[in-house]
Amino acid sequence: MLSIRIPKIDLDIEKIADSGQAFRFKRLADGGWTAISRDRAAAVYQTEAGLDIDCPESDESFWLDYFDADTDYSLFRRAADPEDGYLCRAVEEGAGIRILRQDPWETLISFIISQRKNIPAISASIEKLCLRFGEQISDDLYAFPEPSSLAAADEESLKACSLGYRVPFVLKTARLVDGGAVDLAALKSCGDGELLERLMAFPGVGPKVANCVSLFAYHRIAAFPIDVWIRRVIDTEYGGTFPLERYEGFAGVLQQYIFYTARKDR
DNA sequence: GTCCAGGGTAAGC
DNA sequence: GCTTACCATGGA
Repeated sequence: MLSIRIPKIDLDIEKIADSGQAFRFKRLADGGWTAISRDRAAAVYQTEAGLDIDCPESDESFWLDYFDADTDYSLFRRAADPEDGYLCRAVEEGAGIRILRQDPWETLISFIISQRKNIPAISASIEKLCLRFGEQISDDLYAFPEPSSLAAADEESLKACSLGYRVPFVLKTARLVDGGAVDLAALKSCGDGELLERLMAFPGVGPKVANCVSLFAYHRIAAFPIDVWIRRVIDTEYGGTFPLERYEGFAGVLQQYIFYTARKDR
């Protein structure tokens, strides 16, 4: 295990771990975090100098990409309309949140599971799924299940992971991916609109989940997922419509700051 | 016990 | 095209 460092940038690992875009960050007893993405794991430490990542040498570039280390997020925050008090507060309180570049398969299944669940329940459900269907990657860590593993699962075992009525959604989606009917990696070449359409062709994927997968796995930062929290803010703070046109091309980043602030205010 | 959660689907207009 | 009942489960 080597250690790499992302120099001091706009990155707050605690906020990211609780930001609702990834569900497998775990606190370590020594104050650090375990970051897991599909079958990779790293120990991550926030320090004065930046973010230290302990991982195999062969994974270094993977984690730099995962944390979107090359993007300057202060540019997004500075774009907030100075006369928009709520947004200015959101970008300030949410500073340190970044849009991770996550694995499409893991993100797709995770957000199918996410519907009508709160974040702790999503994490708990995904952990059960990994424990039961994922490869063991260390003493106490399990990989996210591969498509073949979930495609071969029986409904009772999936139900035991607290998936509820989402069991057929997960099973059918796994079989579409495992069978090769949809190539998630190939969707990277799609435009934003076509990507949304292709994602919504999966059972259990509607506009909200498709936007989350676009934003968090395909890094389409123009995607603007509207869940109950964002809906509430738009209704109470913006009279029903958010000024998307003012933030053309990156509104999804601001959405994530708003989401963080809305939940914090609860 | 009640309300809520990073919603989607299918039936009915 | 647009509304609406219904979906299973656990957290607060």
